[in-house]
Amino acid sequence: MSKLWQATLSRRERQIMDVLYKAGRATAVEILKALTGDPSDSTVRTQLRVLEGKGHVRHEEEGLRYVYIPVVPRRLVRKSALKHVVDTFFDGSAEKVVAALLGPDGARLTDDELERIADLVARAREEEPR
Amino acid sequence: MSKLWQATLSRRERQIMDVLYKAGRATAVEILKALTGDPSDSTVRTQLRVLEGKGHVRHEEEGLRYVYIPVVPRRLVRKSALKHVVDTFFDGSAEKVVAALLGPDGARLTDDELERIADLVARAREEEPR
DNA sequence: TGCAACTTGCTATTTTTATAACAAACAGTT
DNA sequence: AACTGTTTGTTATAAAAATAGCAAGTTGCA
Repeated sequence: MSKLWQATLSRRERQIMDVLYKAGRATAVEILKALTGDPSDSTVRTQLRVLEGKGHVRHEEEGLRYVYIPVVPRRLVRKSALKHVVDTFFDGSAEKVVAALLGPDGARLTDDELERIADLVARAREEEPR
Repeated sequence: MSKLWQATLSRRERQIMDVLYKAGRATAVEILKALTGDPSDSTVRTQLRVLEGKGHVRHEEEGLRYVYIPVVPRRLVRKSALKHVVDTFFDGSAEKVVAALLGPDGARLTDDELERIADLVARAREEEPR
């Protein structure tokens, strides 16, 4: 059930889940604002109830309103989402991904970030013997 | 048209596009085999025609059969796909992505790969002054 | 208290997606 | 030429998704 996450969601459902994973938690109105093609308030709420029925989100009552939260923790989904992109678009190569991140169209990293990344790599190389 | 790529596709359509981007090019039968829940031959061909109508794929006649090819080149889609994952699950941080790639559940990189990645980072740090 | 603003719950409808049956065309083979 | 296997094209239908109208509940305030 957990591994098929991405493949089982419809267009809008995935949009909503993306908003939730990006924000961590959000109310119906917040989600509505984040969605494209501004669907009606009612529409979004219906979808949220559907997602809840499917077990993808849950809600907590916060004061008067509901706050929606993904059921599967971000750190778990994150891994498979990254793997999927790496496999589909980067031939499964971590190296190519790093190249894309650092490359000409990359995220324009700061010196600090680059240094920390260099550290990560250095540490990985030391830990190699296993 | 190009930036909304991901958001406009339905479940199956995205599955098919993923297969195509992974393989580069594929026939209807090859795509069929790669899909889950083995839909009928006819179903897949219909979807391919729909995708073609929407401008997402085109086909070339190769001998007797059609070979389907994504219209938007992989290298373009790749970038936005990676960015989307980085933004949604890694707070937009390249550093966190690298950590995930190298980390405990990472891709189990070889020494060679790690070395090349280290080189990439080193080169990025040199080029920094801009 | 009664009104306005905001929320959730229910229900119906339209639109899109997914599916596959069937026909037609073509090449290779016997 | 007739048969077989493989392909594409057409069309219909079933299932799922997307949308929103409206009722009902709650809070705060005039």
